[in-house]
Amino acid sequence: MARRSDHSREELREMALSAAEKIVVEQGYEGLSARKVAAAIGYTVGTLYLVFENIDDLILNINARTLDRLHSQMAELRSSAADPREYLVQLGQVYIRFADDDPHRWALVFEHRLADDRAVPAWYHEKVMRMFAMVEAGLAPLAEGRPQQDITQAARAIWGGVHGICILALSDSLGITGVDSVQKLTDSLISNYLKGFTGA
Amino acid sequence: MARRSDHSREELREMALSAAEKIVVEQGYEGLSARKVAAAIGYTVGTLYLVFENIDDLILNINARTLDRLHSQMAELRSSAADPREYLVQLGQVYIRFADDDPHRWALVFEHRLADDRAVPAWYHEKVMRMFAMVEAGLAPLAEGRPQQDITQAARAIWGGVHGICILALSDSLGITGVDSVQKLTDSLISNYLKGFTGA
DNA sequence: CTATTTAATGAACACCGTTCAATATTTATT
DNA sequence: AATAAATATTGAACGGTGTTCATTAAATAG
Repeated sequence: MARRSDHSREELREMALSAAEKIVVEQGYEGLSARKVAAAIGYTVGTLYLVFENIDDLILNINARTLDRLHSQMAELRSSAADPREYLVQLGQVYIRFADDDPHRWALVFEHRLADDRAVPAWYHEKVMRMFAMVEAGLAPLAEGRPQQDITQAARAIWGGVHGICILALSDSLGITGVDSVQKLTDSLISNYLKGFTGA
Repeated sequence: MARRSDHSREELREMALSAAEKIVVEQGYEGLSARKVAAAIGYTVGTLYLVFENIDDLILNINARTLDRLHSQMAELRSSAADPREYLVQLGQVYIRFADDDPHRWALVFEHRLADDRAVPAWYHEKVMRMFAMVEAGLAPLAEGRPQQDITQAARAIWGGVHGICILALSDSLGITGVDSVQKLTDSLISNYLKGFTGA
């Protein structure tokens, strides 16, 4: 069997990514393997390596989709920007809900460390930065007249903080159960930080 | 070859853990394997499985040592408890420095997810909680008259936040370089949160 | 109808965690 | 001292992993 041309390269990528996502969602990082993905789309491992450089490349592309999902969920919030503080708190809630709705998919983004010194591609890094930019934008109305550096730092501190709570919560390292408790924690983090940040 | 009794079970465990730590420090999580550890201590894989339940058990014990290290470094700070705020900021600095001094060793604690639904042993969980307790203790002077629940929540928010910044920084997801920048971020997080928390 | 191109294969390699019958050394008994 | 029992250690074996690439078979060109 060769040269079937049932699917184009691009179709193959799409099929593989979808199948891989399904495996990750159901079985987590440990459950993912090149052979499983290949079998799921009716091809063999060799074909997969025609379309992805290696398994890290495949995972990176799954994670890119995950970041896109999260970003679009965060972007949906932009319309209801009444109170800046409230908006930032809701942004944190979106993040927590996203992680809780699909822990395996979310965890893959952070469980996956690419080996040695290989840096993340620019296009991927850009997807991460896009989210920090959203936090910065939400922060701007609360920091009028302050240097951009302050805003950038605050955005990083807040979003890093939310992320840390999220990670610890999902690995049961916080001694809390239920999404609601995690939401309360992030609310506390963001609200109190903003109080300090705005000096009120 | 059998029944050499060169070393007791306890000695074997100690040797294996030390060898495994060395491998992790030098080569990271990916570089660790049962065969490598066994070879490093002059035994074979079989012997390793006489002394550890499985590779997860071994990793869990490495991580326990890591948590002990971090805890003792945090505990050294207790003497110089002048200003409570300053103390908490320094606690955060200790954490960041610890992670930066030995990223591989620190990362292992969080890269290692035990499969499926297997919960962490109580003795391990206790080591994690011990650190939150230290943050709570440092927080207490700033929260006199407030319910314990407030303090617990603040400790979790702060420590989770510091942890998140640390993770993002070490995975180059914050667009910053150098420990100093990370220190500044945690300082910002803790200081501003405390300002909000104490209402001043 | 034949020749060329090329999509797809899957066996092969070196690793991984894990198991357990076999073995070699120590200890106990005769 | 010789033999028997006990047991510490081994290492081959099993089924998995990521990755490669000569081989094969289908589509296209001549």
